[in-house]
Amino acid sequence: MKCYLPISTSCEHNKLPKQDALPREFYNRDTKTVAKELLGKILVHETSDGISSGKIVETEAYLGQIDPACHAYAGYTNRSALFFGSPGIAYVFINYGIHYCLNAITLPPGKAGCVLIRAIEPLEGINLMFKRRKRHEILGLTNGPGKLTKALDINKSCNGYDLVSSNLYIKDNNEKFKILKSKRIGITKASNWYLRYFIKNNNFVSGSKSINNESKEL
DNA sequence: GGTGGGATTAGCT
DNA sequence: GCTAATCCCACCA
Repeated sequence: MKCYLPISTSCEHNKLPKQDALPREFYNRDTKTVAKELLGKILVHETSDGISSGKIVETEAYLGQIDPACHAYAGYTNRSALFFGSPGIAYVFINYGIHYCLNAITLPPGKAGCVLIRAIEPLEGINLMFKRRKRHEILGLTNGPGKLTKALDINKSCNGYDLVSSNLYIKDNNEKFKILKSKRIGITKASNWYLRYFIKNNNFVSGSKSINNESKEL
């Protein structure tokens, strides 16, 4: 199997698949499809402190080289290298110097795309999350990209992790719900594209005050 | 080799 | 509603 990843993370994806983790084929599809289908799935991080997890309730699609807001827009750079590697890899970047954002790489090697996980609903390890976030209210604990990474202890060292075979993974969860879409949040480029997806009437979606007004049914 | 700014958040007023 | 916190990349010289 050809290895498309940088040396530091190379062949991470050749490990045995994690039990319950969504298969690599799940991510090897159109970015918008993956963004929609990640809703309702369970994001899990197993650390030495214990397991913490949550249901994904909000995502955004970033469409690679055709998307001015995507970090791979300019093509292949050190930063964007992961985008051009295997699907199912975690892309973690630091934002505003303070917050980490977690993305899942989509599309086959050579094609760039990713899905930003913007919010989860806490499930397992809630006390761990309280400790990491230094907060003790479940509402507001994980309803934003920087909040959920802190709650699950996802940081720069997780960049390049394989969501199929590492301790950071996403598993299936059969559940029915309605999906809404809206413009993406907080970006200045291509800000009017409807690439944000979230579960209707879920309390753990971010920015629920003003943004849901502009949302549309799928 | 320097620098402008960003896929955010919490804690103010 | 406003703003500070604070890192690292991409871009320009």
